[in-house]
Amino acid sequence: MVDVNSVERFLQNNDIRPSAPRVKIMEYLLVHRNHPTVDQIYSDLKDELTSLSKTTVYNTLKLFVERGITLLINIEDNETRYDADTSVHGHFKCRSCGGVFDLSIRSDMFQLSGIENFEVEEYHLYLKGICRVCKERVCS
Amino acid sequence: MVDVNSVERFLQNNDIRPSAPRVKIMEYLLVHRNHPTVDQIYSDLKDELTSLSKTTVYNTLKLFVERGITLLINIEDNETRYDADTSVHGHFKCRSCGGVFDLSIRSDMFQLSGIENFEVEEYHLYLKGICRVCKERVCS
DNA sequence: TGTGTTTTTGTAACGATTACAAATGTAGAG
DNA sequence: CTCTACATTTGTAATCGTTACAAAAACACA
Repeated sequence: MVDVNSVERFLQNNDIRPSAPRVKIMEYLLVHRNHPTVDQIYSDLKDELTSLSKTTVYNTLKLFVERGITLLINIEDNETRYDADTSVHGHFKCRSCGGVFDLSIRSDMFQLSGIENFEVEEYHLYLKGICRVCKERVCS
Repeated sequence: MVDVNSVERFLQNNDIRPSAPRVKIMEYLLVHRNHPTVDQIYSDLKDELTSLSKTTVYNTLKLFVERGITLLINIEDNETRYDADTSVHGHFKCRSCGGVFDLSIRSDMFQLSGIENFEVEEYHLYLKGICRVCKERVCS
């Protein structure tokens, strides 16, 4: 995992010029591990970066995804989320509180029958349901 | 799996009145196992059902998904696909030919650590890459 | 300081999906 | 058979997330 204090170097190592928006957006992803949407990132950063445009947030995240330093999470069809943790892991979304949580994945998870016919480049595991906190709140 | 010849009964068993559009759309899903999009379904059915509206295709598929007789596949963020096979299985999308293929899933696949904190209602496994056919075409 | 390139910005366009209300179709009572 | 209430379908307009585009700003480097 990347250290929040060395974001500039991290971006440079991935051939990305560390401009202010890029550094701030990557810092935001590293600090906020709740898989934010473009709107959340934009809303939270626009006070600090007063001239920030939402287009810049889109452009920057697209760049991060292309460079492989950010994951694009498509667990819900009407909202795209982003994750600076690029290790292979799954996600669970609670339909009650809307939260998205990480799931660790077994190393043998993707040894599926028939998989030899496909050269896999991306893995996405999305589960949906109700988290324990919401479940207990409803049933009490 | 549902028999194509008993679609009317199948819909009735799921409290869905078997109108012409509904029967035709379900038949389409049962015959075309390539995980079609709304546009594909609409284009292919509009000659047979001359008055068909794209809104009806959206409405009908939404109804099927709500009733649990059709799966919604969100493997690509800009296209929603549908699948009449509601058994738990995964999908692979080839970024070269665009095809979406079924993957069988091991029964122990979702015994993930930490899963006891979540009551799972939906499973989605999406893999992306290049299929063997496209791979060999490119490298020859 | 000047110049060419990269990045950012704001507006307009786009496309998939949904909202809505009118039109049509259907089932059951009388 | 006809009437009536309800369900379904339809077409248009609206919505919303995202992208295209060109101008403005920032930057690197001679």
